[in-house]
Formats: sequence, C-alpha cells, structure tokens
Amino acid sequence: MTSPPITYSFFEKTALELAPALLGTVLVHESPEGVTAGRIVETEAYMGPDDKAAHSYGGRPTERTRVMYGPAGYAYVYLIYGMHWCLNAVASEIGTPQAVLIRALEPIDGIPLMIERRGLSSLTSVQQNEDGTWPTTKIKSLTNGPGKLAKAMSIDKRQYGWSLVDSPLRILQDSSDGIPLEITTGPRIGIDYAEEAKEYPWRFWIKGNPFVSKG
DNA sequence: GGGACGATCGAT
DNA sequence: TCGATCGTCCCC
Repeated sequence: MTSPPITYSFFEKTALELAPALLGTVLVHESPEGVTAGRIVETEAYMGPDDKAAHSYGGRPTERTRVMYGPAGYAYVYLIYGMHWCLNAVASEIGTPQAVLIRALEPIDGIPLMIERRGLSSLTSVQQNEDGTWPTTKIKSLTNGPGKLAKAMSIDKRQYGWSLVDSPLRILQDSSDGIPLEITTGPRIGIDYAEEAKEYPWRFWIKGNPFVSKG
C-alpha cells in the first residue's frame, strides 16, 4: 500500500513482456465498501489478432473488446460462463489489441471484506496470526483464480475501461524491489479450443507461491 | 431473431 | 466429471 504508482509507460510493452513484469506488483481497489489489495502472483499473456486464444483473435473490434484497441494501462473486464468476471490489463500500443489476464493474487489488505464478498462462511472466524499475517492455507482460496479475485475485489463491468494507473482500481509497483523474482511459465488455462496456441507457454507465475491457481 | 459457446468455479 | 448461467458473437 505504500508502493509507488506505476506509469502508463510501464504497460506499453507486448503482453508477453508485460505478463511477467506484472508479477509482484500490487492491485488495489478503493471501493465504497472499503479497500482491498493483493500482490499479483499469476498472469497470462493474450497476444492479439494472431493468437487463437485471444478475444481479439482476428483483429476485428467488437463492443466487448474495444478497450483492447486503445492505449495501454486500462482495464479490460469481461464476463465468462455467464457468472464470473475477469480482469485484464491492456498492453502494447493503440491499435494493437493485447492484454494480460490477472489470474491470482496474494491477499494483502482488506481480507475480512474479501471473505464477505466471496461469501465464504467457513472463513468468517479466521483470525490473524500474532505477527499480523493471515494463515495461508485458509485464505488462499479467496483469490487463487481470475473469477475469485474479481469477486473478492469487487471487480465487474463497472470497472470496464478504467485506468489502472490513476483510478480507484490501480496497480502499484513491486514493493520488494531488489529481490529478483523466480518466475515459472507454462501453457495457459482453459483454452483447449485454441489449437496450436494452447501449447504456448504464456502463463506466468511466481515459483512456489502458494496463492497461484491450481491450473 | 436465434443458437452456440465460453481466458471459471465448486460440488459430486 | 459435470452443471450453472447469461452476455457476446455470428449467422439466418
């Protein structure tokens, strides 16, 4: 929460470069109900018109995908399976519809509010440890998936097109600067229809981090 | 106007 | 492994 903000230029790289760069940064949402925040630990790159897994595959803008055709650093939010919202950060430059899906967070702030929003009654009695941290095994289910983190952070169509640099929903720099992250890659999740693209190692996560989605 | 489908999740 | 659930997209 004390991390410096990120600039638009940070997002002005290919999705393949932005996806690992976002690992370790902090997603914050200052909502009317309160503040929630989490460290990004898992992402996926969607590379645009030539990527069969991307919503922008083929390169023709639609009402849903139009934000990806604009400048980098804005939120692309979409509904999947009729019930879950997912958050992406738009990458690259104007006219190049690339984005990075935020797949998992390590909760940092507003954990009781996250529990409430997720409706996890089994967690309502979870307490902080003596040192102020929360028990990892209990709270990891809050945000270890794109639909789950959107629910916990109260992200839905209202945030479509918001700036991720300067809005109540924004991304802050990695606060653990100096400590290089160990990053692992693998195929993206849930894109079996994408033919050859389903094998591309365009999913990125912090090695060994317990808050990463199963996959 | 209609039908097929999905960058997920949680219960079985 | 399977069902929920509905906006988007594309075809008729």
